[in-house]
Amino acid sequence: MNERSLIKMMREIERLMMSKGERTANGLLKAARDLFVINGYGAVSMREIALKLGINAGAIYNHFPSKQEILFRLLEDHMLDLLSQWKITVARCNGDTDQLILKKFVNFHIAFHVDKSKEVFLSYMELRSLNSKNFKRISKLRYDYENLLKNILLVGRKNKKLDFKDAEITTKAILGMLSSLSHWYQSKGRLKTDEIQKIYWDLILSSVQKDRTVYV
Amino acid sequence: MNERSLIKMMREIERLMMSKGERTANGLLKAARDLFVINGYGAVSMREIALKLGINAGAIYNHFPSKQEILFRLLEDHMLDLLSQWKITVARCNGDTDQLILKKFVNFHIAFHVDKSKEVFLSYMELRSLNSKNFKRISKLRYDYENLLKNILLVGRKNKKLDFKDAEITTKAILGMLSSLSHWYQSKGRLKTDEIQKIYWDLILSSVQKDRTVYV
Amino acid sequence: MNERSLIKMMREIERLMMSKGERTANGLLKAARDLFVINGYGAVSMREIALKLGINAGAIYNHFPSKQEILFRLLEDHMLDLLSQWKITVARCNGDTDQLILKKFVNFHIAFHVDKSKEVFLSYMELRSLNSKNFKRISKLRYDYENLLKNILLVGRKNKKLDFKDAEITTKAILGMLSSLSHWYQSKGRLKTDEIQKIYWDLILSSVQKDRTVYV
Amino acid sequence: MNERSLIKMMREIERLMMSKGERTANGLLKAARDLFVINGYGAVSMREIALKLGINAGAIYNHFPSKQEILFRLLEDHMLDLLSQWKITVARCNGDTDQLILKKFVNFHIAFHVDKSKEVFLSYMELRSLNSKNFKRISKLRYDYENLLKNILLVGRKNKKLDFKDAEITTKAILGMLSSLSHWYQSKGRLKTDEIQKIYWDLILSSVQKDRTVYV
DNA sequence: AATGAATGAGGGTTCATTCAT
DNA sequence: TATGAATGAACCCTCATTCAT
Repeated sequence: MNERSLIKMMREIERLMMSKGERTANGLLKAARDLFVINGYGAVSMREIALKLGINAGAIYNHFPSKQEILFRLLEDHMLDLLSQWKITVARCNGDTDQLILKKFVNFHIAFHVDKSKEVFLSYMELRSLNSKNFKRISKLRYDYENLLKNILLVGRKNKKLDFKDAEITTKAILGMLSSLSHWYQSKGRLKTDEIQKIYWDLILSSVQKDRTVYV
Repeated sequence: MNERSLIKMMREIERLMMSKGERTANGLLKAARDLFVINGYGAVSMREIALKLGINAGAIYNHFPSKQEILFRLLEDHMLDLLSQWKITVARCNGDTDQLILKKFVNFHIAFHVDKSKEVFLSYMELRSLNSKNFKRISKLRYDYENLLKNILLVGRKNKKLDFKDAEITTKAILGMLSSLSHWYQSKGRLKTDEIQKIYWDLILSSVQKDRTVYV
Repeated sequence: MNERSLIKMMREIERLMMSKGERTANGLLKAARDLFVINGYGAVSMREIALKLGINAGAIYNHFPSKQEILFRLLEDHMLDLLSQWKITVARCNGDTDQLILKKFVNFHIAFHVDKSKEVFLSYMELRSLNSKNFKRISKLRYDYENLLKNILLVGRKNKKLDFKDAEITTKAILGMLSSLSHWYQSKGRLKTDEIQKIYWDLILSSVQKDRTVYV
Repeated sequence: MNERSLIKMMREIERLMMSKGERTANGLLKAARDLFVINGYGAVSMREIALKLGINAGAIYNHFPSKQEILFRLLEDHMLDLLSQWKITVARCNGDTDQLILKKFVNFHIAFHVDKSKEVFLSYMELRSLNSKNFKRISKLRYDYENLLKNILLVGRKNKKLDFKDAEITTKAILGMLSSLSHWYQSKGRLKTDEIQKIYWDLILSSVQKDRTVYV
């Protein structure tokens, strides 16, 4: 039995261990996520979300206090997941070179974006739909994540392993490049995750490698 | 008198020569654009758009048949503008090297995205809000634009001036990187357009230059 | 040259003698009549009426003070026409028997309803759309017309030429029967006017003839 | 206790046995019917209908998907009621003479029109307000009803009990005469139902009786 | 935990009418 | 006399949310 099917089985076990209420709440989050991705937060009604679970719109309010809260939960869960997964990954990087850490970040980011492409897409598209309090909380998490990459770049430059002009913009450029994945990635597409990872890694390392020719 | 203020003055003259109706229609497009950028198409009401011009919501329908049409006009005008401006730019590239053409494309793209950052942002965020017929029409134009870059890359590789693994993904990666600009660019920001252009050009050329070290 | 084409020519001459304004007003009445018949007063907009003449909705107000007034004019013109035409017809009835006068009324009514089926239809369907003042004025005219038939019946009964139970209801029944014509009559239909007249006359006289068998 | 008050009581019991939703839906149909009769479908707003029940306009949509559907339901219910009631009546006509069947039809029609004068009125006036699909469905039912009378007449003529010139027009004439009732009938009026029935029966039989004098 | 009915606000859109040109 | 733009009210309908059951 491979790792993937092991994960699937564990998820199924988790699901079965949930109470009915938890199962509904979970189903609602997934239904909302899928509908928000397709039609956008504003264009999805509570009725539609409820319909996907075969329940009444009013019943949603037994699980979530508002539509806004559903969106917030989706985005927050996603960001917390992203950050904690990276934390686990980076914990195994002891002794790695700066370049290797960057490579691991790129691979991690791509793998995560491929796996959670819906959540990532939502994270980009529906920030605007958050009310200002929720917007700030999510923005903080996104900022934290952006800083992870920026620090990797800065440390690499300090150690003379990487080279680039502007940390701020380079960070944003790399993240922009990586994240655009979620706009076109389809699981049935031409390329497998590891192929995509190789292509991106080549592009990225080439552009921030120490001792590369610098162009003006 | 410099070029910039000349352009401004010409625009003002154009505006004054417009009929009342044209002025209103133009103002509505701008008001809608600004509101759509801030709150999203779905969250903006015709009443709000009208209010910005100090007119009644019903009066909008003297100029546009529907809200959807306003969005479509904004996106179509933008894409047509983008494509025709590049056509003008490329017409002056006779005899340029492949590398120089790529550089000009990067600079053009950035300059345009900086100048029209609102329209660009809309183009990314509100594609989903188009009905299917309009979606297809805009998608076609976006595809045309994407192909411009892909062809530059392909020609460069054929002439052994550029090198990269996958034309499709490299195109998307570069456009993703460049276009993420519209998510954070602010005209009052730290960096001027030409500085941004230099940073991006360095990153991009490094990553597709012939004879660079290729990383695995 | 027959009578029909003579009438047509006279109408054309009248039309040509009208001023531009009169011609527009006339065209508006006809356009409104046709649209009201098809879609109903409430479902027809001033824009649609204007469009039929190729003019702007606002221009209608140079000719009529309101949409309501257009409807009123249509109904009033029709009723006045109906009453005055009957006056002309009856003037030629000097010395006719009671039965012959009734026959002439039936024939007149059918001929008129066939000729002006649109106006008749409007008269039935759009009474409700009149405001109360106009409603009263038209109702008065309709009442006058109804009384014409009632008096014919009453005189016929008094002279022992006709027989029926209840003048009120018989009048309404005969008019109801005759007027239902406007719901199904089509000028291209199976039967010519004189055939329809014969059928109705047979039905009607049979039902009010003196010395017929009376049924219980 | 007479039959009438027994029927009333049964209706009240039925009403009380309905769920809240059924009661509201029923009330809405009645409110809509009354308002449509007075002001016409186009001139009645959902708010007005809701107001009659003391509920909010939006709540109507818990019971009917659209205003059009309310109208359709009213007209369809009426026609189905009419047809099924006649089916019940005709089932008891075994062995009746052709003349008696005609008489029963006339009496049935009048009784029904007197009892359901509002629905009948709507049926005449608001056919136009149906969309084309619904129009066709109701027209079919009206056609079926018209054919009931036509067949009675045709059978009567074949059996040499009745005589008339044209089945089509005679049918329409009789129905037109009978149905015009709904335009003037008021339950508080001068005449009782059975008196009206007698008057009409006399008129109608006189006009289609075999061996009557036929007039030209 | 879920239903069905209701609320109240707001949505896009239409329309009769007005008025400056 | 006609236009084009604007008004203000209303319309049908949808929606997030509430609440009795």
